[in-house]
Amino acid sequence: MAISKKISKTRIEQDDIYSIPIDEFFKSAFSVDCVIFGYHERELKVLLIQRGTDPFQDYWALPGDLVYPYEDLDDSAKRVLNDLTSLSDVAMRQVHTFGKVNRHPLGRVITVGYIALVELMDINPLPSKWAKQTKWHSIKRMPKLAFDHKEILNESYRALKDIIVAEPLWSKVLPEKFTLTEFQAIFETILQREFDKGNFRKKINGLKFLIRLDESQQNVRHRPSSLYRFDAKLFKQYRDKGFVFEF
Amino acid sequence: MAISKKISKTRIEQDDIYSIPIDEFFKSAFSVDCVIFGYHERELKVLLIQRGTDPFQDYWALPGDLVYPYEDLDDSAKRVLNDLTSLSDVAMRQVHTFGKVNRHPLGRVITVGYIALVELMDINPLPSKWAKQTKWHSIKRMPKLAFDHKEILNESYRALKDIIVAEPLWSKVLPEKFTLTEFQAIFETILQREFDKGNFRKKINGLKFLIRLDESQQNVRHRPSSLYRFDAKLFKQYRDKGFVFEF
DNA sequence: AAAAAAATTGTAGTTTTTACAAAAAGTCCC
DNA sequence: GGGACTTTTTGTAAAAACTACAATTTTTTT
Repeated sequence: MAISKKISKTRIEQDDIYSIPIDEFFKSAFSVDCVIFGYHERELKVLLIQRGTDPFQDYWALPGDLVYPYEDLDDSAKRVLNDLTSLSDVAMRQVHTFGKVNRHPLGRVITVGYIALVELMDINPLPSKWAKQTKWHSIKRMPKLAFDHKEILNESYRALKDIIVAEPLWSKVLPEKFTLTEFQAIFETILQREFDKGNFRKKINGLKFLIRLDESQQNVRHRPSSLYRFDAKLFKQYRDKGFVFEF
Repeated sequence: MAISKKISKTRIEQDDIYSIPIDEFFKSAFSVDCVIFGYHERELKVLLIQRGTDPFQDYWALPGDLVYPYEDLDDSAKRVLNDLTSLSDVAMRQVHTFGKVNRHPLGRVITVGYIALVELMDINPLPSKWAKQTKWHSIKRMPKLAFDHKEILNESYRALKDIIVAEPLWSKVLPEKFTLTEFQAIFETILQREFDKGNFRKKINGLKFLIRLDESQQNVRHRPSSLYRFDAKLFKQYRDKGFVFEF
């Protein structure tokens, strides 16, 4: 389905908006695209699917699809992700909308990008609907992607770096009980910079929502680390007071 | 034009996406809504129009309209703003997309919000196309707005506070040559908090892209202030090095 | 010439950041 | 059982940044 030829530029440039029947506007679609960042042991990956349908059949792509007419945007992101990868319970947030005219070969489609961060090993994506395969691709070497997904990915990664600190996205990546070294590694991997151990730890000590437990690591060939847990309620209290956690 | 009844929930919940003809998806529209913040002498306002067309005829609303099928999203924001308020050369940036199912009475329309910050006195909005009036409304007491524009406005103001510091939006509000007191007032107004004069000034002195000129204020009934100018190139250099300016 | 207003500079105390060093607590291996 | 080893954890001293004021300067107004 190509963009209706009835709407010619010339006609619109006559500067008479009322000459365009309203129906002509209701010939577009929108989609959502999900950028699921997967973290595991100092590696950051992105979940891609291999498309089993046109356009861009067989290309690697972000899990994304058209939004149903009766569907809220945020709900749609969840549904689409589930349709294509069988994943549920992944908290995503909207980051940016991409609206170049020719970004979709079938017609006018703008797409809304959503991101999430998860622990790779916690979830088990399975291709479904028209997804042939799902695969975690390292953020460093990406295959050629369908549509403008490369641009969406780049923008999303930039957004992830901004958001990771203020929003507890990292809480999805950590196990129930974690060490500060693990915690630090997440930031180092995503922000692509290193922190001094001692100083990082001092900063953490000021954050009351990271609670030190009376337990320590087992089965390590070195001094075991204390375990910590994240208290979401306390974090929320902090945030409601206008507090913003940052590096 | 209501949402096509042919697409029933039941049908989709049969879980067979292929049973929905693709044409059914291409019955939506999208719009842009512009949140133009106007600053002048410690007052922050928002540019509203009075709608001269249905739906929401005569309501106050953000300048916004449907995007043409051949039109880039970012271009559309500019065009729509110009159509309704005669303004051009207003640099806007996208902030969020609103996609509740029933947010528009004529059908499925999602809208992309754009914001800008300008000096009130620098521009002269004039109602055109279907805009009956344009008016600057104080951010503090807003009239009832059309659609979900109240929500869009709230989200946009939150975004403005975040962005004002990192992006030189404020450069649009300042005259060519300005005093540090004027500069400080912008932040105090938008962020709704006050800063110590001396300390604010010290912070500024560290910013090489704010250049002190060999001129001072004229015609003031007190000690005249030195004038400064903003150097966009230097600012860009700063930013490219990863520097982020914040309070 | 003094008063008023606001700009500008200074300063001392506090807190935060930074870079680095030292100590501690386990395992491993002989 | 005692170093060697690894990583955690604590400490520390210097530098930088922040904070709350106070004092000084420069101009106009009375």
